[in-house]
Amino acid sequence: MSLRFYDTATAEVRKFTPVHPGEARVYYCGATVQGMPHVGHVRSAIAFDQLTRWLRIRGYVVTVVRNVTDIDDKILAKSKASFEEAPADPDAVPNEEWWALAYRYEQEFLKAYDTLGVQRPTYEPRATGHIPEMHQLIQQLIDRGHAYPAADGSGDVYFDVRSWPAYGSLTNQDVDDMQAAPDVEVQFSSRKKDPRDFALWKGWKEGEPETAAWPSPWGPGRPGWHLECSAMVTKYLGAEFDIHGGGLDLRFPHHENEMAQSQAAGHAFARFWMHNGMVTYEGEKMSKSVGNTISPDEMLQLADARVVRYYLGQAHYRSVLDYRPTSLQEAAAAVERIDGFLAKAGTAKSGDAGGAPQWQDLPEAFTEAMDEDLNVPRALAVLHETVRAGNSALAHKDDDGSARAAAAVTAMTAALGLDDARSAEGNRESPEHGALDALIRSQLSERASARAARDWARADAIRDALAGAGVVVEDSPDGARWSLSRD
RNA sequence: GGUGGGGUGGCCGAGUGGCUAGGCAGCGGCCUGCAAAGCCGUAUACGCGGGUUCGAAUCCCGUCCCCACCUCCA
Repeated sequence: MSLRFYDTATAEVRKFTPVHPGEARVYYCGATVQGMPHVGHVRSAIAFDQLTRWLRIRGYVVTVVRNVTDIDDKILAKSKASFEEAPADPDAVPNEEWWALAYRYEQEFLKAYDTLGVQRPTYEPRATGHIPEMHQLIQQLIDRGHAYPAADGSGDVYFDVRSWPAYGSLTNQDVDDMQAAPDVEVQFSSRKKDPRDFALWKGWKEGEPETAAWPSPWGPGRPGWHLECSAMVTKYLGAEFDIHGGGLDLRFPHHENEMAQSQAAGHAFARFWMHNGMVTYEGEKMSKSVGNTISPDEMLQLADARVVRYYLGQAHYRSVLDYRPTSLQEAAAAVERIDGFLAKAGTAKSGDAGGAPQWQDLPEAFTEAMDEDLNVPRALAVLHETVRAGNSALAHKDDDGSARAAAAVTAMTAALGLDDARSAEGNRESPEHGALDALIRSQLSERASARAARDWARADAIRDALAGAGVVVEDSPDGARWSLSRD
């Protein structure tokens, strides 16, 4: 009856024991806001949303922190380009300051997260708001002999990889076996003691905006990547906390460096490292450089938010999730099966589905699956089996059985966060929906009369006309029901 | 070269020694005026070659292939 999670650092599934009994403190990497969100960002957020929801359901008081990295090379480069060239990037805004660009994309990320039902973190700190905390951390590292200002007067400060024997332990790598990027080696040979040393602080360089430089004991400059996360984790969650998450591609160098600099500064840091798998497109990793991306917006044009959430959250979080053009259709069929049952159960005589989810209604098998490193696929199997049992109960007029199943299904969909992913158009309270419902009902009423008169030709003509408009009609003993077809 | 994860039926995707998830698509039946939805039943499977075992998708050895990371990346 305890939670077990896979820990990247030890490469095993372990019992989860929080630092503070009854609490769970989770940090997961959000975005560097330098462009529009893509599916991978959203998958990661959904995976950690499933985690935090499950921790809460299991009784933990959860504090979640997700960072916004709003200063980095790409942000500056894109902003600079917006002043110089005709916009190559379709999302580009002309003459946009780096901070405006970062903020604009930050809002895009929030929109995508909200639409797909990702709960807002407890705190969502920005890197630029934590410069003093970062300075303090750098100073600690220098004092302890694990960091040094560059010898060439560039104003850079580097972490000294060779001074920290544990460097590489997160990803089980030996510094000497690592393949150093040749260009990096050449470019920094005069500044770095070792090509693996990474920047904690980047001194201001000619041509960079002055708004992107902060005063520091080592000269004006800006933070290096990795440092913001270490500083913010400690500030919001403490020197030792429970879970640190992010995409698998962040293991190295980002998380390795983050762990090294935090532990070298004397912090115990994360007890568990959890990494979600990549999203691929027909077998290849999605990335902007390859151009095989599909954005959350594009997915949301193809399917309802609930369907997109189901799709992105259906595989085990550590698995690769392969996107294919038919993927969303399959997810839609599965979601409709679930929703179809809930709709029917809601009309059953003693059915009281639709109320607030009650966690005690979660089937034991579902709980067991989720407890074991969030085995969502197994949990979904329980969900679908419950739907089948519920449909069966409906068919046999077993109102208690169908109500029980409906309560369980409601609890499970809520636990997985599906219920918070609702697009605005799908809102049943909307005036448009009301108008449509009234119109269709009048058609269905005519069809009912025709059927009562055994005028099948007329009844079918009405049904065909509705189908032509994208409305699916289903007959039942209690009358006809309608829904919009998914295509 | 180093590190890690994989190869499961038409597709997606669980499963780590026997009881052979689940979804989608297919086939047969029930229900229906006909449908739709639903229910019942059903075929197709564990990359390849050895081995251990009464028994292996699951363990061991070998082998082939794929992916990710080692450079910015969820």
